[in-house]
Amino acid sequence: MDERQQLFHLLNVDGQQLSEKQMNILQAAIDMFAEKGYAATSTSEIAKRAGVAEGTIFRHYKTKKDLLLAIVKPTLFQSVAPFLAKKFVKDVFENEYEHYEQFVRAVFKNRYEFVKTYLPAIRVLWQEMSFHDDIKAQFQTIFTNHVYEKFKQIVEHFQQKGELAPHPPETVIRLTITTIAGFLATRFLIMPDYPWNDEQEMERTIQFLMNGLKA
Amino acid sequence: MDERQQLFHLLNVDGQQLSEKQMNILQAAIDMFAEKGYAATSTSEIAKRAGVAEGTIFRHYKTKKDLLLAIVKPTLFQSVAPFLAKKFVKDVFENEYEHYEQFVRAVFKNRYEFVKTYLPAIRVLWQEMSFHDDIKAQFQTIFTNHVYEKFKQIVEHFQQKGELAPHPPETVIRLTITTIAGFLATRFLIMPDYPWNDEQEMERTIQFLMNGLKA
DNA sequence: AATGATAGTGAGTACTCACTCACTTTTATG
DNA sequence: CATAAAAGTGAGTGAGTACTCACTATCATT
Repeated sequence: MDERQQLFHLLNVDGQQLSEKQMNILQAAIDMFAEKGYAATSTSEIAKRAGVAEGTIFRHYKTKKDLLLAIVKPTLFQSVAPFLAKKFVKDVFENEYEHYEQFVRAVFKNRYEFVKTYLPAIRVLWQEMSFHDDIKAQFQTIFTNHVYEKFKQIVEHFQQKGELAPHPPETVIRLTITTIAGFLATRFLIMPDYPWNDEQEMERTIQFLMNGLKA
Repeated sequence: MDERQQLFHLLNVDGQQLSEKQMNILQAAIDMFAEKGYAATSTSEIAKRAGVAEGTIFRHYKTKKDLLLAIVKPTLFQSVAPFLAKKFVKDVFENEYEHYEQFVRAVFKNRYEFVKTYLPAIRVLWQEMSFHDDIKAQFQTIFTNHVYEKFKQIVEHFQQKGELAPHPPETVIRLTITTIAGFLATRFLIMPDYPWNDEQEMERTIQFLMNGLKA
């Protein structure tokens, strides 16, 4: 699966085929939104970079905002994808992961690959979320209804097994997420040019997290 | 010191007096940049909100970007202010802080108050840093020359005392900063409406951090 | 009261913006 | 091959955009 197909895979949630030019538009829009921001990028620039006429953009997307949402919505869902799987909690309870550490390792590795693969689209999502209340609201909904609910069950499960400190689950969740997200943000957004040894640094991060959370 | 005076204090690094209208302009610009972003905010809107003519803005700031920098630059310096103080490291070495935990507590509390007080300006700094390479470069310079250098000495000091795990100092620094920043970002940017018990949550965060980092 | 400097004004300017529409080209289907 | 639907085009449009400039108001100093 080449890069183009991956992009296709990320954005094409409802299964429709995208034409070559449509993919050019999306690719150009993602790259330019990520670089300069949505508001500072004009539709004429996107058209030029994509090698299409400006009108072609508006044939597929009613407004510029529509184009943004076509990028941001699928990325939003994919960014919490593991937690959207039906059998996700069940896997944990049925000893797919015997310890919280194994669970964290699986999530960490999985999200590392995701960020690495789709960085520009994730940049756009993250940056524009602050400015668009509708996107922010959708994120909040998905998080509380899917991620938080399932994460809480998992944390309580391992707390009952005596693996985790008796903090409120939301605190354990917050510390887990910010530790992982903190690494990914530093690694890919803040200091992408630093000579990282990813495996080593992720290992240290997990040790830190497990030490910090243990009962 | 009322809110207006604090703003003045934050922005007016070089000691010049600002007129009433100048402060209105800065206040309006900070609020609107924080809400809608720099690129999506027009100078005419800022003028309207500040209650001045549009020309007045350009009397004081040559360009719109100049206005942004007048907000962002002082905020950037203030955001790492503790590390800019000359005697900062000396204080640590002369047992002002006997343990790393005391040092972390002091920084944490200090930066918590800073973020709480100047949240809108910090939003602007954080959001626009991604889009403006000059701002990003200035941040990198300050960080590597001042924050990182001093932080490293402090970490090595406490590692020699056997308080901290023998990770590379940059790893300890990263984990410390992302843990603190992770709390502040969650508290003030991502979930500002959640019913936080700040003292308790900061206490848990520090316990987590110290547990995670101890030798 | 007179002077010069600084602060403030708002209509005007050249230009860019998102978006439209009448038209042409490509593609799918019998 | 014929036909219609879908995709693609690019000049055109009106509503802004950042910024200018000739002018007025305010203020400190003599």
